[in-house]
Amino acid sequence: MTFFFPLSRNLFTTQTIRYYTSAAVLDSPFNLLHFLHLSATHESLRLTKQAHARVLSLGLTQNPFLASKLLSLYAFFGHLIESRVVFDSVKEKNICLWNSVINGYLKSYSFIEAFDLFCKMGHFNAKPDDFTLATVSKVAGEIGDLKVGNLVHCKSIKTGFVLDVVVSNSLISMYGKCGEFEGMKKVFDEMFERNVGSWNALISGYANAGDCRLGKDLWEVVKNMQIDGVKLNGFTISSLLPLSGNEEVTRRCDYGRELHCYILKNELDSACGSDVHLGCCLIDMYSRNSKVLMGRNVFDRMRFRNVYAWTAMINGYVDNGDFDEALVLFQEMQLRDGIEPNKVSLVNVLPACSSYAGLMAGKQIHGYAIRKELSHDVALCNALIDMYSKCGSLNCAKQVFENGLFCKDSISWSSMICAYGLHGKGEEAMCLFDQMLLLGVKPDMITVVGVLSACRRSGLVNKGLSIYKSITNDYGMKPTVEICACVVDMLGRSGQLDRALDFIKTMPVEPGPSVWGALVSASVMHENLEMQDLAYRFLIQLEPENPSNYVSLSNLHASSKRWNAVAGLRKMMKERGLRKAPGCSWISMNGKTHCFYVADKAHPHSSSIYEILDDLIFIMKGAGYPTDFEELTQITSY
DNA sequence: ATAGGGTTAG
Repeated sequence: MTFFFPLSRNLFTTQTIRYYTSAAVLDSPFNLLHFLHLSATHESLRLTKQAHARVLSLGLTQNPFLASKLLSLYAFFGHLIESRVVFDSVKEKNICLWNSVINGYLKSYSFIEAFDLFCKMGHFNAKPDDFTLATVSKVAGEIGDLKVGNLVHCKSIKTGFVLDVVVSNSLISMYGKCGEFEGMKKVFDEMFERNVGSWNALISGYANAGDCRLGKDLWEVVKNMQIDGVKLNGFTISSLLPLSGNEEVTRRCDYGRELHCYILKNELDSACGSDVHLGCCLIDMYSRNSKVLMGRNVFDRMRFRNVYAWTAMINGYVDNGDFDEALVLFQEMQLRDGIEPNKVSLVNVLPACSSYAGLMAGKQIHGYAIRKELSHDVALCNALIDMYSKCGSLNCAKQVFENGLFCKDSISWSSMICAYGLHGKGEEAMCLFDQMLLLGVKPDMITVVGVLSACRRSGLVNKGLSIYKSITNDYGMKPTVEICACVVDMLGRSGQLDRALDFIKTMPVEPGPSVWGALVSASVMHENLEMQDLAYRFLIQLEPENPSNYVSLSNLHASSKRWNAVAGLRKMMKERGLRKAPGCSWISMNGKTHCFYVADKAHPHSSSIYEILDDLIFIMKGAGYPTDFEELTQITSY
């Protein structure tokens, strides 16, 4: 059995701490401040607390320099209460102190508290300055509240701080995050003086919009930036890298590699602090473009890897189906670098349990999440529901869904509905869907696909069709190709092939491969040769590059012994240079996963496995089961 | 003398 959570190592030895405590002479405010600086560079809460104790015992609580550094540090460690206590205990609060405490809340994602304090400044006769406005503008962007954003903008104009480059940059970013692109452009255009950050804020605004129309503006901006003589830096590139793979916006096939070259040529990867982040973006870009090995290359060359970098790499492997390597890295992250996974790491690695490592690994991750008090996170709970249902434990999935420790979103409902569907419990899935609607949770496309799949698996054709009608009529949703494929599958499986074909002809979206594929499987199931041929013709027309279509069709011909047709298809595949990646099966035993391909003799116990297989076939034949093993062998070992 | 801000993530 593999353990994914080794004991954590304490990277801070007692000697180091003793060194720092003895090296600093902690009797003057200046030395204490220096000591706090050391606590910050070593990210040590313990040293921070020692400094705090010293501040208290020397009666230096009213020193504004010490107080602001102390409260910032507490906020950095997530100790917001201590941070607030330090702030509250200072009687004469200067503007730096206000800015530090508001920024502390911002960095700890406590946006409402941050804004609340900003609003209270007036009662204390404190006037916001450029630092305050830049910070609160970011707060508005983070919560995506345009009203708050406009308020900060007005205040900046009134006080004249809008002339400060950083304040304006922050406003640009805020408008971008609120989706108010006109406002964003206006702030930028009206700027009196701009720096690279101004351009970056504008570019990231357009880049994150995910809107092709704005994508055009984006390239204009990048061009104008260069005309203006401002060089692209690490921030710029990391905004542009996530667009690689989006053909609509980039219109270039090797766009991601171009940006990678730019990084190397301009040595942006060695610029202090930005190399980790750029590395993450590169890994992500390569994984998204199915070049996970290129991503690994970047990962291996990074001089410093944080939890983001490890998680990006793990996610790359999971997305590309290499679950084994993902799990190896998940362990190495902890063993080699002593880095603890956070909730995103766990969410990303859970699909590897569903598909590869199995229930026990998934349970370990669940246990770890509970110990680290991460099990209230909705994304993690959703991933757990999904994992448990795919690992065969509907009960555990139900327990996570029903325990009420997290705030359910539409994904939680969808995951549980899908779980019931996967386990053949159509009635329960329908029931949950109704409950969701009653509670006013808005279903999305995924929910509908989930409930329709559940219906088709359980043969609830009429109920499925009525749901289909109600989502279009009552909820005004435009059905997606996937939803239509579900309907085709539902009708097809129940034997209503002609009705399925009629549906395809009248459905509101262009039928894609999934739709014809559903009709193919249904017509195979019901042995309707005419329909099979028809559906396959559309499928191959839509996906001439997908080898699976040819192989399936050829297998179909083989099953009815039409060998000429088989040979013709195989020839066509060869001419088009298509090869199908072989499928495989695997089984986990005693924590080790064994993988098998067709006619695979690579396993060390191969001969005894085949012996048992032969015995089983013999027994099956004896028991009168119909067997076409000869034919199967003929097809698969082709 | 010493403190506080913006543009980037999985």
